[in-house]
Order: sequence, then C-alpha cells, then structure tokens
Amino acid sequence: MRFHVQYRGIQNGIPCGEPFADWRLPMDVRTDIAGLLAGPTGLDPAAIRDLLETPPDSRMGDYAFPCFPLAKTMRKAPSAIAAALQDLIPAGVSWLDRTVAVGGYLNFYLDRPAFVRRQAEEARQAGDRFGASDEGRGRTIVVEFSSPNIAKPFHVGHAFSTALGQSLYRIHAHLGYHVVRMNHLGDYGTQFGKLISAYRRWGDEAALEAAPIAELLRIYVRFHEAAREDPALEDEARTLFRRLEDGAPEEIALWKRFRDLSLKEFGRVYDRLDVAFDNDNGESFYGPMIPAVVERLRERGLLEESEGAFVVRLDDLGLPPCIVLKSDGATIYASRDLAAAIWRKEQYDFDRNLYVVGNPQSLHFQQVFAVLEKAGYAWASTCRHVGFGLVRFPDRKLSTRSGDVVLLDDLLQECRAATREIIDRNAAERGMNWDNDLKDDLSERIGIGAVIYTFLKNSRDRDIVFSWDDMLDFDGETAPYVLYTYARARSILRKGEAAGVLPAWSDHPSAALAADDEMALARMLEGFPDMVRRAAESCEPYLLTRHVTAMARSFNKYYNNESILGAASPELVRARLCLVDAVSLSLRVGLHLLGISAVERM
RNA sequence: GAGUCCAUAGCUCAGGUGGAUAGAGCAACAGCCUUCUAAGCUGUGGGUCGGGGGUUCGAGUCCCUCUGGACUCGCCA
Repeated sequence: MRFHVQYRGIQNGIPCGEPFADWRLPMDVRTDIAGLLAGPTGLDPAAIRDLLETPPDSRMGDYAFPCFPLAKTMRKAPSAIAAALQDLIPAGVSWLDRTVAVGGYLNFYLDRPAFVRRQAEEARQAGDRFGASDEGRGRTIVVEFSSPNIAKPFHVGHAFSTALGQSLYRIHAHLGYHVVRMNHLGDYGTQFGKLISAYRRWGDEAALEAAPIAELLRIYVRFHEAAREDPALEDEARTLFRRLEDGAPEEIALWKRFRDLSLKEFGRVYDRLDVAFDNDNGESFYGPMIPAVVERLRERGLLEESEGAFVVRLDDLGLPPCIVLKSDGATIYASRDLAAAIWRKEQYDFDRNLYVVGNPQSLHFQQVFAVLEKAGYAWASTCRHVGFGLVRFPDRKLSTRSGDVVLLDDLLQECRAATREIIDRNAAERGMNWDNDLKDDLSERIGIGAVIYTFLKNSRDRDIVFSWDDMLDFDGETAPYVLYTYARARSILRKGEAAGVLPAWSDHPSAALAADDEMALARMLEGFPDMVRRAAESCEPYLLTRHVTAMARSFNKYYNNESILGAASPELVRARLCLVDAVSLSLRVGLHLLGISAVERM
C-alpha cells in the first residue's frame, strides 16, 4: 500500500540519476561560443560551454562569459581578462554580431536574424521529436507510479503520483529510453481479510456491480465501525487473510473479484488521463518470491533475529534495522519490495529503477536499497525513490477514512464543468458555432490538463495545498493559459494557410527576425532540449512546465506587440509564420511530455 | 531523544555546479478589444531572502548556530 500514511518533504534536491557518461556536446550556439574561447583561454570547450551565462538584461548581450574564475590562474583582474579576450575573438564570424567586455564579463551579441532562423528551423525540422535524443538508446528504465490501493477510491494523492510518473515516462521515452511502466497495486494485506468478512456480512451485489469501489469502501468503513464494538472481527479478518494467502479457493475468488472490479474502475480514470501501464503486478504478485529473498539474506549472514523478528542491521549506514520477517514469520512491506526489485531486475534488466511514491516512505526505500546493496546486488545504486509532497487542504490533511478527501473523479468533473462554462461564454461572445461534441472534447481535455498542470507546476517535493478556488482559476500559470496560447498560434497558422500564406524563410532584408520578442522566443526554443534533459535527470517535470509556460508568455507578448499576418512585407509574414510554427510545435511537444493533450482551438 | 526536510512579496512558488539590479503567477489598483482568439497584454505598489555569525573578489545559494514548522524512527502498508 503506497498511501498508508503521508507527510511532507524530505528528498528535496536528491538527483534521480546522474547523466550517463557518453553524453555528447550538442551542436548549438553555446558550443560555437565555447569554440571561439577555447584557444584564447586554454580551457576545455565543454567547460566553457558550462560557464556561459545569460545576462540579466538582453541589452547587455545574449551570452556572457564570466572571467572571474580565470583571475587566479592568469593573475589579472577579471575586467582586464575580458578586455584581452575580446581582442582575441576573430572578426567576421557569421553568427556573431559583436562582443563587449564589461566588468568581468565578455558579452556576446548574436546575429539575431541568423539565430532566430537557426533555432526555429531546428524545431521545425524536428517536429514532434523536438528535444528528443537517442541518449537513452539501449537503456531501460523502470518507473513505478500511481499504485492505488484496490477497493479504495482514487484520490488526488494517487493523481500526483500518476501525473509525475506519466510525465517521467514520456520524458524518458522522448530521450530514447525503453521505459517500463509499473503500477504497484496495493492488493495485499489484512485489509482484504476485512473486506471479505465485510462483504459476506453486508455486501450488496447490485451495488458492487454498479459502483464497485464505492460499495467496497462502504462495507470497509462499516467493518471498522463494527470492529470497534466487536474486536473479534479483527481476528476473523486476519484468519481470512491467512486463508487467502494459503490459497483457499473461495477467498481467492472474492479477492480476485474485488481486484478486477477495482482495476476496471481505475482503468476509466487512466483512459481519461491517457495513462497506461506495461505491468500491474500488485504487492500480492511478489509474495511467493519472498522465501528465496530471505534465504539469500540468510546465506549472506545478513539476517539477524531480534525480538523474535528477523531483521537486517543497517547501523553502519546510520539507518534503523530493516524488518524482513515479522515475529510470527509473516512477510512485511519491505520484504515485498525487496522481492519486487529483484524480480524487476531479472525481468527487465533495468539501468535505472524509479519509485514515484510519496515522501513519507523515504526511509522505507533507503532501507530497501541498503539491504539490496548488502545482499550483493550492485544494481541497488540504480534504484531511486522519486518522492513527492502531500496533497492537503489549507488547514488539514485529506482523510480517506472520514471521507474528507478529494476524489480525482470529482476534481476532473469540476474542472471540466468550469471549462465548459468558459467555452460556452466565449463561443457566444465570439459568435462561434461550435457543436456540442467539440465543446465536450475541449472541456474534457482542458479540464484534465488543468489538473495535471497543478501537479507538475512546482518541484515535486512541495506539498500541494488544495484549494478549489485556485484549482478552478484558469488565469496565469495554468494549463489553460498554455493551451490558449497554443490555440492562438495554431489559429494564425490556419488563417495563413487558408489565405495561401505558408511559413517560409527569405533572405530578403525585410524578412529578418531581429526584434526583442523574436529573440526571446528563439532563446526559449534554444533552451527547450536542455530542459527536457534536465527534467529527466532530476525527475522534475516542473522544469519543463515552467519552460513551456515561459515560452507561452513570450509568445503572448509577441502576439500583442506585433501582427504576424499583418506584418509589413509578405516575406516578413512568412518568416514570422515560421517562428509561430516552431513555437506552437514546441508548446505541443512540451505539453505532451507533461501528459497534457493540446487543443487546436479554445 | 535521534534523524530528514522546510523557511524568499499579502498568498502560491521559481531562483541547476556561489556571479551583474532577487523573479513569475494569484490577489490589489490603473489602463488596452472596429486590427491574427481579452482563458490575453501593459503599467503601479509590494522584499533587511526566518535571526545571528563565518568562508571570499562576490552568498538567497556554501559552513556553523539559534528560532519556528512538517515528518520519520523493528514487527501497518
């Protein structure tokens, strides 16, 4: 059960994985600048590329090389180094406009039209593969996410894991990794003994068919109420679970039925989110593999009896012992995760194994990984816990037991309804004749996008304070903002196309894209691929969310400042359409990597 | 008690390996729709980056310390 208890932040800043070593220096302007500076400074081009900064104001240049680090070795003031370096930059570099030495910086002003064209064309040629690479080719990443509990409602906490995992799946796939998506269902434990007991007493067959999880939750809650009066029920539940574990056919059949019904209901949510899994082995799947794990730990002399239980000591790592077998001989959460990790390695031979599970379980995973390491599994170091914060109300936690929760279904419903309202109003104001199917489709996708966006907006370590007001506010940094921007850009391209005006570059002087707005957009395009890579390395989709949002903001400024279709010359119109094309496809790709589906109009 | 994490604008958050004047969104206020979609754009106000030390050319960023908060710590999952 991945959502037993919840608490806030640990894990901040822990990288999910170092970049693999064979990373190539990309061909881009930073590399070009590094090439110019390599000779004069005697530094490695890759190091220079890394040092390059963007000045705080575009009037100060497009790139800055800080000379401060050279001051010690060169025994000169940074400002003097900058001036000296400037003299060594050859004249007549086509992509460079000029350089200026100011303070300790050597600032580079790019040839704007060339740069804008280069960045836009790079995106347009890549299309849906913009920002993609083959750095992950031949490598497998297992990502466990979502992991709801059978017979319990799918709430916003699971939505967080689901949104994160889905995005991490897409981002890694974009970088060429083979990604295996695991849904580690909570389908095991005494709770199922309780459910079986409760169902035999109070179960309503019709209700179970109609709304399985609601019915299972109902009888589960009722069981707890009854157990307060009659503690013997708890014993009965334990006995039933033991029968289940021992393979009693009747209990197995009921358990399987609960599982199937729950899975079917989860499936509807996953379909709406466009989420799928390669494997939904739950905790129960790994139970039978535990004896072999225990045996291995015993062979290696790691298993130690303590207070009747069998544990692996982790004192040398400053961690509490990891309990592998309870004093009654039964297995425990950690033993199942040990077995699961080993099975995944054998099955998929992963290069990296990610667990998108809430922060509360940080210690649990530290222990599990440590035990794997001690047991001689060198690949333990490739396992990472990708933690995330708690979803809570401003003043209190969500509580499934008391029904004080936000179910994902309800959240999606509200967002969809709020979206629909805006669409109806806009359509009326603009005199659009959109049919109901289109409006339904749009409100569904925009509403879902809004939900996903809120989960991927900030670093995952942060708690999410749930507020309906914020949730249904579609202004500013939200999915509707980005989607709206995309729809506007697409609208321009459609109108151009309808008028026979297609994107095209021209060498005509009037077609040069050199405005601040255009430069800003080109810089956003330039930064996109690197941001995809950073998001993957840190397992932080919000980096991409922010980048995409910033790009949308830049575009909206541009849109308001300049007329694209009404530009001064036909050549300029076409050149601007190229930029619009590049930006819109980047937005679409970025949104896709976040798990959000773009809309062509709204 | 031990350990982990957090503290930046009224609110929610950004500020990769220390670098130029600490940035967005929301909220507030003032503007912009006969012109490519106003779910948009522009402007204004709002900060001793929790307090105090230290490291150095330079600290929101690194170290120490204090305060305040969240969470975890062998037989639940």
